[in-house]
Amino acid sequence: MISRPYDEIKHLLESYLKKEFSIKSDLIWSKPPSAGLGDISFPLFNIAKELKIRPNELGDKIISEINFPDSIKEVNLQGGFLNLAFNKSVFVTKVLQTILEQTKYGQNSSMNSERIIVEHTSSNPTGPLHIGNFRGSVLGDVLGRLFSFLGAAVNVRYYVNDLGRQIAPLVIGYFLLKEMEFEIIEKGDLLLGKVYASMFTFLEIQQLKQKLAILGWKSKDSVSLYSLDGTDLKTIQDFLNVLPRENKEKDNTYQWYTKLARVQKSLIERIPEVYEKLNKLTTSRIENLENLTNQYVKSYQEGKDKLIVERFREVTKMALDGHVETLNLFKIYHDDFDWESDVAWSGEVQIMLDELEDKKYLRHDGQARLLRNDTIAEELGYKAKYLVSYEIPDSIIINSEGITLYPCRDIVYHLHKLEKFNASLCYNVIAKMQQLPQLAVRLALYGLGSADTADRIHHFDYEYVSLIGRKMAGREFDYVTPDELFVLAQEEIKTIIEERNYSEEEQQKIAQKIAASSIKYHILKMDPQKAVAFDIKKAVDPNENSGAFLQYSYARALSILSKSSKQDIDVQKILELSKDEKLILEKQAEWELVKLMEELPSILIKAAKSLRPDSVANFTYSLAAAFHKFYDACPVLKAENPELIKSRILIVVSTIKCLESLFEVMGIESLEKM
RNA sequence: GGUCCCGUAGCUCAGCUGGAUAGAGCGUUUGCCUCCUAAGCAAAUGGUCGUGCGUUCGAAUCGCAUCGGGAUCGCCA
Repeated sequence: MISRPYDEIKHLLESYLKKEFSIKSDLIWSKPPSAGLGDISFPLFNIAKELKIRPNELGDKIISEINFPDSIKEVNLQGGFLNLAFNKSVFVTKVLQTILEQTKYGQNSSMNSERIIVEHTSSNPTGPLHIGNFRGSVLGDVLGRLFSFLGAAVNVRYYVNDLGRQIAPLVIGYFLLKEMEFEIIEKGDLLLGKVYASMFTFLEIQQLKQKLAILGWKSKDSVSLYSLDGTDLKTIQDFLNVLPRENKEKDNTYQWYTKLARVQKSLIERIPEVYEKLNKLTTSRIENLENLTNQYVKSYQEGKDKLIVERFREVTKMALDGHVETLNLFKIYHDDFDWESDVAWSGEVQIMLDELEDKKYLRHDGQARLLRNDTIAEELGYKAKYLVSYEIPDSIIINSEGITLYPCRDIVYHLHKLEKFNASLCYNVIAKMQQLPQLAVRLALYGLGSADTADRIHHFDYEYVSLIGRKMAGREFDYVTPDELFVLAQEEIKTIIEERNYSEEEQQKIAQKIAASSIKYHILKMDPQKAVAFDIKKAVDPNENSGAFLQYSYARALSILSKSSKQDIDVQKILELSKDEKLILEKQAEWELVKLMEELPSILIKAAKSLRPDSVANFTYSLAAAFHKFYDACPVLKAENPELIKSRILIVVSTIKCLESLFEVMGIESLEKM
């Protein structure tokens, strides 16, 4: 439990009011709008109302009857607000001593009893991470770091989605290239992204052509099944144009066709080497990509064909390695990786389905099976517990061909997820899009008699990220990756460092650390609930972006200390004597900075409680800004007198400690100079 | 149509378990390096907090309605 000057004064007033009037209303405190009104303020309206007296009357009574401690310098009453001004010297001395005596300021044990799993990223292994899923990585990382800083045992997991249908064409395509000894000159996951976009397009073109054939379109034998060549484009267009208007298929098919034509064109332009090579290989070597895809999926789901298993694992591992490499650039780490295929091969999916079936929680539609979400929620008290008053739609979990869909594995996975870490809580950091499937998983657990487990699993959702003016599309190889942002940011930063006198090596190191923090901060600072239109230029611009601003405040603070010895100022000695020292303050900038530092522990606790990792970033910004103002307004080493030098040195050291704690929580690296 | 999320300055966003005069950055305009790193600081500019009604002594914050944007709603994940 942290005791704050604000709380102490509140307790004082509260106990007086309880003793004297036995009030029931809560005493609330707030900060006055301007510094002239004091530092802490108590609106007396609700209590005055309870006591049926005027607020100012109550205020007068409080002022005349309470003996305020020496931490309070001034008390006044204004328009129903009781305003108190702290004795700055007492306040500052206490705050700085608290900061200095702790190893890590703000660290505490408020979450000591929790064991928490944070699952994040869990991106499809069909290409590199893009800024959309990377947003989840950043949020998950900081959430985990925050819990951990507050004493929780944290376990960060990555769920590897290696079983989806979408992987099969990728595996097929990758091995076509591999057999041709295609030279890989880029990061593995990036190449896979290209292969995936290409193969998926081929597959879709094949499906489109089959659909058109059913409608009556006649293709030429000579052309590839997997591409739309000039003749195709013409005959398909003509064909669709003469289809009767009322034919409802026409619209959809036409849209599909134009989309594929556009995607094909764009891929030929942007990734010609991979696209054309694969097109040739696929055309010549694969008779029916769709059939082969289905075979691959089925075979891998069964897990018995050794060659297929090896191939899927190799490709998935390659993508995963790329993801890990990207995450490591930003100091984001996972403790464990859970493979969807392992869940599938455990045999538990069938057991789970049988149980749901027995309990009549599955709805049949042909071979397809749907989870009766609403029925479960109604019967097992979920709706009552979480105050759900609307009808929850059913979720399809087995398709009409009898193939189990991803939610099946997810249900089994979550059935045992907590056990993996003996966890008391689990946060799945997953895009908001998934909120229905995530709800379905929890409802399935209710249906399976594991309501207690379900109640401990939370969906930490975040909104998607788009690019300004367009959407990202993995299937079209159209996205922005953290990798490329990292490179762009480094370049921008280097143009600034070049003016300074650093070695090549130092420059590189500095640019990397700033690039990582800038991008991370840029993504972190935004409310997870807000959809983001990502602006590459802003994310990468060191002047616009504040990641550098934060690190700069730290570097400046450190620089003061490193210069102190030249002025015959012994920082170590000042620190040793700080316990008995009464500090003095002169400027508003000092006061604002110390007040912010005082808030740090409660900010962290609030951020964890309200699940707002972004608030840590925004608070750090305020603190850094306050330090920059202090830096400008208050010379430290050249302060007017030794007492002031001492006080300011302690402020600087305290700021450093604050920033170190905050950087640790955000996973941002500090720099001694920049 | 059902459900969820968002709407605050020209732009990007803080502030939301109700508190007094709504804050930053970018942009535009102007100052500050003989002084601890100018990736900084100071100042000016800029807002009927989408709209309406309600609750309240008090609403950007809570409730209802409404408009606008986005996501999602059985066979991809």
